[in-house]
This record gives sequence, structure tokens and C-alpha cells, in this order.
Amino acid sequence: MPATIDDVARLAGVSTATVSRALRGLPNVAPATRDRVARAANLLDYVPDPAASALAAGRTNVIGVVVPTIGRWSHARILEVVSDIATTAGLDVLPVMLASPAARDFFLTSHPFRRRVDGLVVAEVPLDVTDVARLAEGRPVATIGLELDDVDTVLADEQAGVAAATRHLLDLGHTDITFIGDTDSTATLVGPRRRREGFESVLAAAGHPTSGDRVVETQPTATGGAAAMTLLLEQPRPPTAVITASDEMALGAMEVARARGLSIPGDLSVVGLDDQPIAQYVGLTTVARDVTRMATVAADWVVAAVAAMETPGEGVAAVPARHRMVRTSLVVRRSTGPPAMVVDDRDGDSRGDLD
Amino acid sequence: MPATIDDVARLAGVSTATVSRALRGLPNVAPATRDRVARAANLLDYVPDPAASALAAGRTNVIGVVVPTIGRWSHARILEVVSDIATTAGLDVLPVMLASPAARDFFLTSHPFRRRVDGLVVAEVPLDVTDVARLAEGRPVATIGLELDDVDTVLADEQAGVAAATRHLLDLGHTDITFIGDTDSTATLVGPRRRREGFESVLAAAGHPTSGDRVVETQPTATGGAAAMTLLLEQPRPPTAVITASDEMALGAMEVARARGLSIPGDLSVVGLDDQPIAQYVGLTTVARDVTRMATVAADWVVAAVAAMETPGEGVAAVPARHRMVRTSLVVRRSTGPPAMVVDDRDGDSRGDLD
DNA sequence: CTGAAAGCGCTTACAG
DNA sequence: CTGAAAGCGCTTACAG
Repeated sequence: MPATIDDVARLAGVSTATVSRALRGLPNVAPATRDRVARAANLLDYVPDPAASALAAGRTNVIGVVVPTIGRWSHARILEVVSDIATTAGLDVLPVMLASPAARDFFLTSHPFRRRVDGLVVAEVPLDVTDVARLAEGRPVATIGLELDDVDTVLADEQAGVAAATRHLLDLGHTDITFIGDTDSTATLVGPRRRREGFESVLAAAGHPTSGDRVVETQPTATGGAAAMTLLLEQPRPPTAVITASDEMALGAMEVARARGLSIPGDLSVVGLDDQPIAQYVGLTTVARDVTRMATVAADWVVAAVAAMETPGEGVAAVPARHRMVRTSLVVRRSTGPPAMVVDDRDGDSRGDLD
Repeated sequence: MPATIDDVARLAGVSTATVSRALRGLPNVAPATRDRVARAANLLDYVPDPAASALAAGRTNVIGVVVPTIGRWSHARILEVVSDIATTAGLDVLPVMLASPAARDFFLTSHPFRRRVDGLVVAEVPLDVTDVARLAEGRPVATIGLELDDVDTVLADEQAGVAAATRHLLDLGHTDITFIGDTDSTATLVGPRRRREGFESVLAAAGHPTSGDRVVETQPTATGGAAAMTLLLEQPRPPTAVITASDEMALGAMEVARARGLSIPGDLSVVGLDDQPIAQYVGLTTVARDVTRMATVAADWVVAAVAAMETPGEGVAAVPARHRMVRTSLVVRRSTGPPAMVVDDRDGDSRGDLD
């Protein structure tokens, strides 16, 4: 049986209250006493029982992290960063993966975090204010990728990033560009919509049509990207460039193109999103999001709020919500280049491309 | 304030003991009573406090998952699978990432899991029996990728997989093959050694020398693979094929080769390890490990042992440890092919290659 | 600066 | 089948 606080108190010759104070570094403990307690605890290999602490203090020292899955690099990275920061602050992490809408619904109605966490980070899961409030139940919460007025949020400026990518392709001479976006857009999960807007605004400004047939939507996975590219290549006039909503999609699209005998970037330019480590090693041009920074900001907020909290659950101070926008940047590698020469006007198709 | 068991008891007109039994589906509760309790709990949105349960029952309903990082796909996948299985069994997961030796040492001496988890899964972290015992402190534990006599272990047959890859390259006509392994091999973390043995045994059987200069060791990341490939390409006589210890390494190696103007597989064949989803989309020939199966087996063992446990910490029944070997398979894609024709004997180099 | 004591919200023999 | 009561191992006013 592991040692308890009583064992330490007995060995140090003090009360359990003093042991508790001494070990947690609380004020009003004589240096000599603190020392004696520390030595006793050390001798006994004493580790406080987190359950007992949680029950007595009303705080769990755990923060919840909600992500869609960890199959996508950015989600795994968010979990990793939050976990690092939490650990440094002496907190544990409770990861929750909500891949399916069913999982989401069940999760929302089961009060999963009640009495389980002191605060939480919610990343890229399509939830509205009501959902987030239901999860948080008054505890500090920060979201990543969600736009919610009354909640702390961290967003990447993906609109600007995709706009830069679109300009890059136009500058290279492309006129047939398709955006392969992801489907999970909701009012609050703004990334998908913002990316699309970045794409369409640049095309419009350049005098290109921005009709729906320049946008395809699918899952943000390699499989999704491959499926979308397959569709596009069946069109009479496939695009010479695609911008995708994730590096994974970009890789899927590239593979399908290659399998069809197209060369990249000769026959098809491809742009990803995230700049995960692998992107560099496959030469992928991509819109870099600083996922590490986003996760760091969100985690720091939550950790600070939890630390500042007297008793969790009694509500967070009603300060105005913070909204942080993290810059994106276009990283040009070898998956984009000028389109192949167009030798003729093709079959009289007269869509209003730039000339 | 959330409802407590007392609120439910009052509303249902029974004692808290009965509420506790009814809600946990224990026997010896009258159906009508069970119903009444369920309705009361539902009405009050009652969720038991896990800390109070843990303290009273002596079990936490949490299982720990130790992985090196989640930057590598296989590690993230293991965490995801264990998490899924735990959730289904009504358990939470406590993830711990031990990237550095320093983190490992600190972690080992701080009794991190004491009173925190009911069981644990340890994956691919170089720990010996003593370390694992110190973490488990008598609780059920299963390891992935570690060979420990008295502990449940799941291993992939990577020796056979790499051997198959080596044979594949020999069959294609390669004679200069280098193995790019990872460095973290220890007596217990057997993957690195087994892979190397798979490589060397096939070369030896084919009458090739297996001297050290056919093996390079580095980090199992894209960066590591790139660094190793850079070194190899500086040699007077670079290999025509490399086998790596992870898909990430393979991608790094491929990129360096391409940057040097080499074509793949024309000038260089590359084999990875894992078959993560992206491998398919970059056309990587790779030794597939069924990571999902490995994680499932380990998680099932631990979850079952935890469920069977009366009071955690009172020691696991001394049954013989289970050792499961999961098959690997070679997936041939377009990163491997016959070597380019050798037009001359080069500069009199007389290493004993097959002719 | 320190201690005695109540209490956090459950579970579990024990008795009936 | 059910309840009263002890107890899990801490923290925290409160009193000194």
C-alpha cells in the first residue's frame, strides 16, 4: 500500500494539515517544518492521491482536450502541445476524440466533463455556443478554429493564406484553378468557409468567374482529396491547379493525378494546407498554419485561467472573450509551377477565363 | 451546483446506497426501484463524481497510455485506438508522452501513475522490466514493441517484414542496399534490432557481405532519414536501394535523393515501414505493420484485466505473460524498381557484390 | 505558524 | 431487496 498523508504526518511529527500546506508550497509554514515534511514525504515515496485532492479541493487538475480525431496531423499536434503545457503546469490531460456526429451528440448530452476537468480546449469540432457552454459548464474554455463571440478563440488567418496561394497560381499563369475544400463547415467552424472566401475573392478580383464548379467539397483526408481529384479529372476540362484544405488532401490529389500519368507541377499544380513536417519532404507547396502557436495560445489561456480560479465551477470572471488571429504564410515548393502551354483553344469552350 | 447522489436519493425516496447500486447495474435491486432511481437521476442530470467514486472504490477507471510522442503516425494511432477501446469500456485515458530520455527519467522516479490509473499500455518507449514494474506498481500492463518476459507484450514481426523487403530488392537486381535504421534500440525495445537482423540475414543468405557500412542509424523521423540519405549520397559508391525503419524516414530519404536529381525508383529504390495512410498516396513501398491490431490487442488485455480486478493495486493474478506476434507484410508500390543499368565496373572497387 | 475537525461525494461491508 | 454508517485520503476554514 502506498503511503498516505497520515504516514507522512506521523513521520514528520506534524498534522496532516501542515503536510498538505508544506507540500503544496503554501505560505505560513516554518522553513524547518517544510523541510522535515519534505524529507518524510521523500522517504516514504509519498504521492498525494489525485482523487482525494480533487474531492476535497473541488478541482481536478485536469484539462480536457476535444479534437475530431488524431488521424490528422494538426489534431495530433494540438493534443501534443496542450499536453506538454498542461504537464508543465502540473495538470493532467483528458483527451476526447469526436470523429462522428453520433459521437458528438452522445458526448454533448452525457455531461462528459462534469466534475472531470477544470478547464478545456476545444479544437476544430463543429460546435456552437450552446454546445461549448454545455461542455464547459462555467469552466474556462478556449477554442481553436471556432468563431464564437463570447468564448476565447484562436484562429489562423486561412482566408489570407488561401488568397496568397490563389494569387501565386494566377501569377504562374493558371486560369483553371479548383478549390478542394472540406465539408464540415458550420456557422462556427469558420475555416472551411474562410478558405473558400480567400479563394473566391482573389479570383473575383482578377476578373475570373467564381461559380460553384470551381469548388469541390469532400473529407479533409487523403482519401477525400483523391476522390475529389478523380472527379475533376473526369471533367471535359480539368483544372491545371488545385488548392486543397489540408496537406493530406493534397497528397491524395497528387497521387491520383500521377496515377493518371500527369506530372506535377507540369500538368497539375497542387497546394496543401498546414505545412505538416511531411510536406517539406514531399515538396508540397502549402499554406502554413502555425498549429503549435495556436495550441500554445489556447493552452496558456486555459492553464492561466485554471490557476487563477478559486473554486472551479463557480463561474469564470465575465471578462470580454479574447480572439487571437494567427498569421498564415505560403510556402512554395515544387508541387506548383507554370501550367503547360495550351496549344489550342480546345473545343470552343468559352468560359470567361483571363487571356 | 451539479446534483449529487444525495439529491437523487431524496428524489427517488431511497438511500444513497441504493442509488449507487441501481445506477451501476449491480444485482439485488428491485426493478421498480431501479426504474425510479434511473428516472430521478435523469431528471436531475446526475453524473457521479469520478473523484468521489475513485476515492471510495479504490479504482480510478482510467488507463494510462505511454508513447514516445504523437508526432509519429504509429504513436498517434496507438493512442487513438486505445482511447476508443477505453471509452467504449467506460474508462478514461491518461496519455503520457515521453519524448526525451530526461522526460523518461523524471517520469520514472515520480510515481506518475500511482493512484491515477487502473492499468496501462506502454508503447515503444525504451524501458526495461524494472522500469515497467515501477510504472505499473502491480496493476495490469501491456506493452507494444517491447520484449519483456514477464509482461504481456505485442510485437510486430518486423524481422520477417524487413527480410521480405530485402528479398524484394535483391529480386529486382539490387546489390548495393543500405539499411537506414533507428538508434533507439535497447535490450527490450527490440524493433530496431530485429529489423536490422531481418536485413542482414537475407543479405548473408544471398552471399552478400553484411558489414557495418551497409547500415546507418539515425532518428526515425523525416529529418533523420534525410540526414542519413545525405551521408549515403556522399559516398563514392552510394546504394541503389535503401530500406528504412519508418515511413517518415523513407520520405526524408526520397526528398534528399530527388533534390540531388535522382529519380525514384530509377536511381534509387526506397522502402518504408508502417504503411501509414499517406504511404499509399506517395506511392511508397513499405513494410506494413498492423498498428491498429497491435493497439487493439494490448488495449483489450488491459481493459479486460482492469474489469476483472477486485481492488486495483492488490496485485495482478500471477498468470504467465502473453506474447503476441502480429504479422507484417510487404506492400509494393512505385518507390521500388530495378536498379539502373550499371555500364561499367567503376573504379576498380572490389567489394564482394553478387554479379 | 500549527492543529483538530468537518466535509468533499461516493462505495461497501454489515445488518436486517 | 434495502438502509445506516463507516471510511476512502485529502483540503480548508476556524481557532489558537
